[in-house]
Amino acid sequence: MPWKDGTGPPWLQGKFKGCGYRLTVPRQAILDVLNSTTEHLSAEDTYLKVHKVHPAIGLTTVYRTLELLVQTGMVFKFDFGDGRARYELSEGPKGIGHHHHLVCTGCGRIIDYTDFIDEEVELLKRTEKGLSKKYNFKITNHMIQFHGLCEKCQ
Amino acid sequence: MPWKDGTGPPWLQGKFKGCGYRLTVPRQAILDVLNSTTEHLSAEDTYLKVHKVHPAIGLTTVYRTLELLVQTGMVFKFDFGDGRARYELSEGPKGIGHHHHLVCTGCGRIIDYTDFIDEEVELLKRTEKGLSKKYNFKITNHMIQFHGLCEKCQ
DNA sequence: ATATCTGCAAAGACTTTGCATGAGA
DNA sequence: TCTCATGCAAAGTCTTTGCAGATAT
Repeated sequence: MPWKDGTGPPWLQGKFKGCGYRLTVPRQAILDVLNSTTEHLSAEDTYLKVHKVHPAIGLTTVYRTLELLVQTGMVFKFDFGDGRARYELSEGPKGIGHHHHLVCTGCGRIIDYTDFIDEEVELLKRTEKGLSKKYNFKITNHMIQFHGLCEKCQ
Repeated sequence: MPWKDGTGPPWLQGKFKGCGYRLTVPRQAILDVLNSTTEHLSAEDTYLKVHKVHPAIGLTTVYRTLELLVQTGMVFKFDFGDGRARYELSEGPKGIGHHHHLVCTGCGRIIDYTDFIDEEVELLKRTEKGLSKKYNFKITNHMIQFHGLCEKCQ
């Protein structure tokens, strides 16, 4: 969703205003929270953190803003199987990040791993190209998760 | 969950009785439905199909049975981002299958792809081994999804 | 016989929507 | 000014739970 009217260049850098969206206090606060954590926050987690600084901001606004961020590609939405969605900024200071996860089915702990990423990314690129062609899909994203038991839960 | 008391060998072949679970009509009906489709059924989808043959079977039982099948490893549970869980038999006639998906974010269509699987599986095995060691995780499963727009939705 | 399983209804958890008020450009 | 954004409350979805009756072994 580059522009809210459906036209224009893709939105890549979190420039709310460049896409015609208003940069409000709640939206900045939510971005700040996402930008200052390495956790995978749920909507409520985000709300609680925002709430500490801006008690007037409501959970509804958090949901709406997160959804907006997802639609614009600034944030990735994940589901780790615990019934609530998790959100993570799609890019760090170094540009678009990869979001490969190790999920503990015992305690729900989530580890972002970056090992082996290079090899994975290379293969994914090839696979993506092949799949795009074969199924005529325009692929925008991928997700890799490994599920298992962490040290404590084994 | 090999045995309901937590001991014994892993449950691999759908042998309900071998694990101490009762093989009832609803459970057989649900397995039949899962076994006769290539779709990714939600709990309600499953319920509707079961309901055609056995109108007395309730949605609650479908949820409970699917959860049981997931716990025993007979069925994989997926989330494709549309707010409802999807279920797929973990193994076909040829043994454990791989479940890599192409998800259309426009219409929700899901494609199981098997192209490039060999290369992917090989890389996944290596990655899995590396991650297991580094993070001391006992990895039991993996999930790969590509998200994008299908032919119609572009 | 008896521990499991089932169906219904109700409750629970997460998320979305309606609407009047408030705020950014 | 005039849309767009917000907050509250209510509603919507999917899923789980409590409990009495039914069933498999």
